[in-house]
Formats: sequence, structure tokens, C-alpha cells
Amino acid sequence: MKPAEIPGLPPGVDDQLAGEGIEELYPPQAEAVEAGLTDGESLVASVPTASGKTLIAELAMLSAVQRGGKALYIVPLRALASEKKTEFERWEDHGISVGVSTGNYESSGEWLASRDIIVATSEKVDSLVRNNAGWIDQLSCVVADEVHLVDDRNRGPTLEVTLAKLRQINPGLQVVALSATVGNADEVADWLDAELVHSEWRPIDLRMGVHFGNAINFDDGSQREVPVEGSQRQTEALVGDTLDEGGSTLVFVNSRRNAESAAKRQGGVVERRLDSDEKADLQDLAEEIRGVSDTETSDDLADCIENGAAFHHAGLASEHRSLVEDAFRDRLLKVICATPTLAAGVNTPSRRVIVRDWRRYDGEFGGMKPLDVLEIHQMCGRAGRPGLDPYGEAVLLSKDADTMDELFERYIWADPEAVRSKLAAEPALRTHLLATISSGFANSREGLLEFLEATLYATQTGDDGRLESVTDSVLAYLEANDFIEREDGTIRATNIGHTVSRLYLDPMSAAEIVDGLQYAEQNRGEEAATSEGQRERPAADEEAEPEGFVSASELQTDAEDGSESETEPVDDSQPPARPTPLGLYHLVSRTPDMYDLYLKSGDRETYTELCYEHEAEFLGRVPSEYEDVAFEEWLSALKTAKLLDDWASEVDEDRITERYGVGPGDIRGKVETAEWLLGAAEQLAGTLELSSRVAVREAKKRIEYGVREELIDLAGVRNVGRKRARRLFEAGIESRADLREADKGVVLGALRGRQKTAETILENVGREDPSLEDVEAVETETAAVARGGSGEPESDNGTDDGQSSLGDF
DNA sequence: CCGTGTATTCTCTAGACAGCATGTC
DNA sequence: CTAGAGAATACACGG
Repeated sequence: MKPAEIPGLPPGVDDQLAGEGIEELYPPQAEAVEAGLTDGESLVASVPTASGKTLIAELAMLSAVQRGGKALYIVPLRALASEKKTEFERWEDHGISVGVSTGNYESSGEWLASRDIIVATSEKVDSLVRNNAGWIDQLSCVVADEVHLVDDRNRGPTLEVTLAKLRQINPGLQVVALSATVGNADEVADWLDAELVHSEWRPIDLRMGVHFGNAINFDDGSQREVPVEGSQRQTEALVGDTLDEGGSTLVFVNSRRNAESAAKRQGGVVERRLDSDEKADLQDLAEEIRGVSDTETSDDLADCIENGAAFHHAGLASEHRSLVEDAFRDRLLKVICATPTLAAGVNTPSRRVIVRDWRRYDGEFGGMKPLDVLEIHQMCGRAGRPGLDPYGEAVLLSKDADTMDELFERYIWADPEAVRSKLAAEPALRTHLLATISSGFANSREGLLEFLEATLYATQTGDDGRLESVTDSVLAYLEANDFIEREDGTIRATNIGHTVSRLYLDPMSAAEIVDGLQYAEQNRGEEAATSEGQRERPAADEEAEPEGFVSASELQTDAEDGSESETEPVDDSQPPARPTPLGLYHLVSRTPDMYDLYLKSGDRETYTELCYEHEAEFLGRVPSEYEDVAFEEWLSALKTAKLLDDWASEVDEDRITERYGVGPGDIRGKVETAEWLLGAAEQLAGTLELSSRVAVREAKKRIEYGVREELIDLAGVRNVGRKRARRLFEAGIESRADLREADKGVVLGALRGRQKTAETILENVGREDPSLEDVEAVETETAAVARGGSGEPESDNGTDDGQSSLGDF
């Protein structure tokens, strides 16, 4: 089928497709069109990666728009949202407008309503549905990318429920589900009342094989000699071999550490095959990488990159990741050693893919668990770049013949697993049932069950006994926590329940936060008065803490936080037990919405000690060290809280990464999550009219800017971050008002003589005459002290360590 | 005493969505 | 009942 033969497209689209070199649709694409794709027919396309799924989606969306409709493209990752947006924007010449909506990047509501195609993550779509975004009911076509992710324990149910809701809101909705090849695409199609296009067809050949001894044994029976010489490892031999053929390699391993050390080793293999131009370019790239973050991870990555190799995992800052991905796509980097981040992420095809590790540690499993066939296939699917490589090769590694046989059996010949709904689990239903009630989709137990009938779970299991019983226990939980009210079989969300749903919080997180804040409100010593669903209530007797303990801790807190009374004179009337930042950070860190940090050896003791030291600050009862299994979790939340506290105390990034054994990307992630949760906590405190609201807001601001209390005002100015704010403060400029009045020379001096920057900042703070022409920088080392001693004596060159007085270890 | 090569023990484990209102160095 | 790579440490050896 040729582009011109596709019915229903906007005029000119066929020409553009032809202009892009598409003369003939790929077989699965043609099959999709024949199944009515461009006539609004729903469709499940279960096809291999890189076999033209995106075009299927585009044809559906373009034809939907042509019919006067509006299309939504649901992606699993934020990074993919921008990738897809860029891709779709090439249709703008044909009058198609594109918008994106994700948690961190949002085009405003009304503006979105005017777009023809909207790209969003499934969570964002869910959130938009919960908040009744006006344009949702105008949708005529929804594309769900990587729909096999409904199988995911954590995020799958969201996609599943969201699709069900969109279909309920808009009965005529065309649903186009794109999936990797899975075992039961027919069931998915059944669920969505869609046509099924199932195909194994790929535009370029993929050869899979196992390397063992001195050769790769391919699935077609052929062999390729790749000897492992001397002290070389299999991976190195294979990378060298690919490179000699002019190809690059993607190596998948099972841990971050393995990725880093493998990349380091590959550097030796790659380096001697580089020419001087490449080396120069790599040098530049390495410098850019170093500039992203001043951490060991960043340095290590830059070192590897100088040799033409790189590692890639979630500990990297996102700038790191995209620099690496781009350079690999540009053929500058020859090898990437990656954890599974890359298998599911943005498009980074490669001539050869090596799956070095096929097992990964899993605590629940109790050892190394073999990866799913689907996951291995996703990795292998990255092999072969359409239009560039003659074919792609995916190679698994084995050390002995038995393993080789097992790998063939288990992965190469095997069909991928079936996709199974994970909806009937309490965490998933907790959140989605509340949202379903809150946004008016159902107002009774029966209504809920009826709604759940429209999910994949119901399609897959004949027996809904399980769904019913989980629903009942979840409803009991929601009622016990006052998120819903039941009256004669009618269920409705309470005020607080609506808030929780709107904030997109897991109800259990919300309950934890509410309990914690109320605990603080009771001014210690008294029982927090909420009911607590399934969690255990602390007995009323453990609250008699020694008076001295509390005040000692408060003194310490003051010492740490610095000049509280100077910057906050208004709030003096607050209750004595005002929550401390650490207490609040711990509160949000122990909610299920915050991912736990791993406790390393030695951490147990360290944090147990820290726990007792700060006992009075926690917003809730500390579990018993000896009797309670929750103690371990409490400690790992404390570790996270302490990381956040360091961040909000201006501890350097590299110091934090070192202290907690994390990467720069992890810090960003934690900070982002904490920001969100503290924002939610602030609103909950507002809804409940709790006095802790101010403290929460402040703690949130400190996390947001990464600064101590006294810099909050300054750091709020555009272009002023934690570093610049600290420098200004040290020069005696302590607030925006100061900045508007201060001597220009002092400002310039504090900003290290950067005239342009300083002018922009002055402009942003609203200074009348921001110009700095002919102004000379003035050094002011003692200015802070000169201004009446409000600057703290030693806490502060801000950038170095030594400032987190307590619990520094 | 020191550097180097090797055996042995110890350590540690993938990923990443969301509110709201605007902008780091 | 179920791991295994990498890093650190201990040890052996030659000079």
C-alpha cells in the first residue's frame, strides 16, 4: 500500500510521507489501515520494536483530526513525551497543532484545549481526568504506547483504569494500543473491542544468538567467529569485533556498578580504534559532561567518554543521559553499558546489542531472578538501525554449553509472556477507587464494581471474587481514614478525600501525612485523633517523653537552623512544637509515594543513633527497634530525610552523593518527589486548618531552592539559585529589599564580576536602575558580620562541608 | 621494605509517575 | 532451598 492509497488523511500528508522516503507501507501498517485505522476503528498493534508503530499512531491521529476530532497520545515516560512531540511537530505545516502535558512540563489548560494532538504520560492523563480537564470529552482518538505496561505492578493499573475511564467518558472513542509482541495481544484487543494486528515482521533483520567459547551461535544455525583473547572478557571481544565492522554496541547489565565498571573496561577496547578527530570531539563531550554536575559519577562518566565509551543508568542527571544518548546516536560514542533504563527509554538503536546479564537481584525472590522474556526481547529489539545497518544482532553471553542451551530455550526460542492485569491489588485500588468516587464515576459499591468490569482485569478473570473482596477492604480503609462516607449504600468522597484525589496522592501517603501533621498539632503528649484504617494504633501510654528531651532537641534545632527569630518575627505565637524540617522530611519520606533508599552496611547503626538523637522531632511514634519490623523502614526513610535535610542545608552535591552512595540523578529525583509531597502536605494542612502549614511551606521552599532558611527570600528571585543567594548573603545582601537598595559594586562583587548576570538579576528583583555600566566589583568579605552580626559565624561559606552540625558523620 | 600478582573475603544490588506555579550556575 | 560481579583485603613472592 502506498501513502496515496491511505484513506481519510488530511490533504498533503501522503505527499509528505512520500517525501520522507516512504513509498510503501510496512506490512503491519498496511494491515492496520485495512483494518480501518484511518476510519476510526480501534486497533491493537502487537508488533516488534522499530517496525513502524509510530506511523500507525500518526495515521490514526491525523485522520481523526481530519474528521474534526482531537487525539491523545499516552506515553509511559516523560522523556518520551518530548521525543514524540518533536516527531509530531513535523505535521504542523498541515495545520496540526501539538501540545504536551507532563508533571514537569505543561502547556496551560486552555492552550491544550486548542491543540489537535496532545502527548501526555498516563499519570498525567489520569490526573487530568480527576480534575475534569475540559478537553477530555472532546477526544476522538487515544493512542496508548507500550500498552503491555499494564502488566507493571506499580504503574500498570493507572494506564488500565485511565483507558477504561476515557472510553466511558467518550463511548465512540477510537483506541489505538501499541504493544510489543506479547503472548496474549488477543485478550488486550478483546478488552478494548479492537481489531488485532499481530506481526513478527521487522524492517531490518534481527539475528539473535549466544556467544560461547570463541563464537556467536545464531538462531539460524550460523556461527560467527569471535575469539576471546588473553585476559579479555567476552563483552570486550564482541565490542571490538563490532567496532572493526564499523558498528556500535549497546551492552545491558544488571546493576549500576556493573555498568560503570564495564564501561571503564570497554574504554580500552574502543580507545585504540579512534582517530584523532573523534578523540577531540570526545574530549569536548567529556568536558560538557563534567560541567553538568560536580560529582564523582560525572567525572567517571567523562573519563569513560574520553575513550569513546559510556555508562547509562538512573543515577545520572538527565542532562548526562541525553548527552550520552545523542552522542551515541551520532556515532561518536561507540559503546554504552546500560541498566534497563535504556531498553524502555528513548530511541537508541545500535548495530549490535549484548545482553550480558540475564538475571537480576530481587530481594523478594531471594536471589538472582531471570529477566522476563519480554524484557530481554525489548533489549534485543534495540539492535539494528533502520536505514543504516544491514541487520541487527542481539547476543546473549554464556560461559558454558549448558547455559547456552538454556538461553536459547528460555529467551531466543521462547514467546514473550502474556500481559496480566495487576489491578486487583490494594495499593492500586486504594488510589483508583478513591479517584473513581471522587470524580463522580461511581457512587456505590455496585457502581464501582460495574466500572471495574470495564477493565482488563475483569476481561481476564472470569471470577471477580477477588476484585470484590479487595474492593471491600479498600473501601473500609478509605472510610476509616475519612476519605469517603457511606450512607445507605451511597458512597461519596469527603472534602479531604477530594483533595487527596486531586493532589494525586496515594491515600495511604495522605493518611500518613495527615496523621503526622495532627500529631504535631496535638503538641506532643496527646494522641493524634484520627482513625487509622489498617495501621496499628500506638497505645496511649508511650507518649510520656521526658520534658528535657524535647527542649534539648529544640535547642539543637535552633542551632542548626540559624536565625529563625530574625527572619520570622510574625510567627512567634505558634505552638511550641512547631514541626522541624527534618521531621517533615521524614514524614514525607516514609509515605509509599517516596521510593526507599537502600540501607548499606553500617547505615543501620548510624541511623539508629541519629534516630534517637532526633526522636523528639518525628511526627509520629518511632517503632520499637527490637520488636517492630517497621523500624528498618523508619531508618531508611530517615536516611532519605537526612539527604533532603543536607540538600536544604546547602551541602554540596558531591558531598551528598558520596555520603549516601547515590548519583546526581537520584538527588534530583528525591528532591522532586519531596517537593511534590510537601506541596501536597501544605494543601492538606490548609484543608484541615492546621497551624503547621507555615512550617510545611517553609520546609518545601528550602527543598525547592536547596537553601537554608535565611536564603529563602533571595533564592526566590529568578536566576538566583543556592550558590548565588549564598554569595549575595555573605556580601551583606540578605533579602530582595536589600538587593534593590544595595551598592551595585557589592552586588557585582558577590556575583563574581559577571555583569550580564548581575544586571539580569537586578532586573528580575525589580530594581529601578539595573544597569551596571561602569560599576566596579567590590569585594566584601566581612560584610555579613558588619551588618549587625546576623550572619552566622561559621555555618557558612555554604559550599564546603562542616555545616550540618548534627549527625554529621 | 616495597611493589606486584593472586587468592580470598566482603559488599551490594533497576527504574521514576504525580500538584502548583514559574524559572538554575 | 536459590547469585554473582566487583572491590577490598590478605597473602605470596621476587627483588
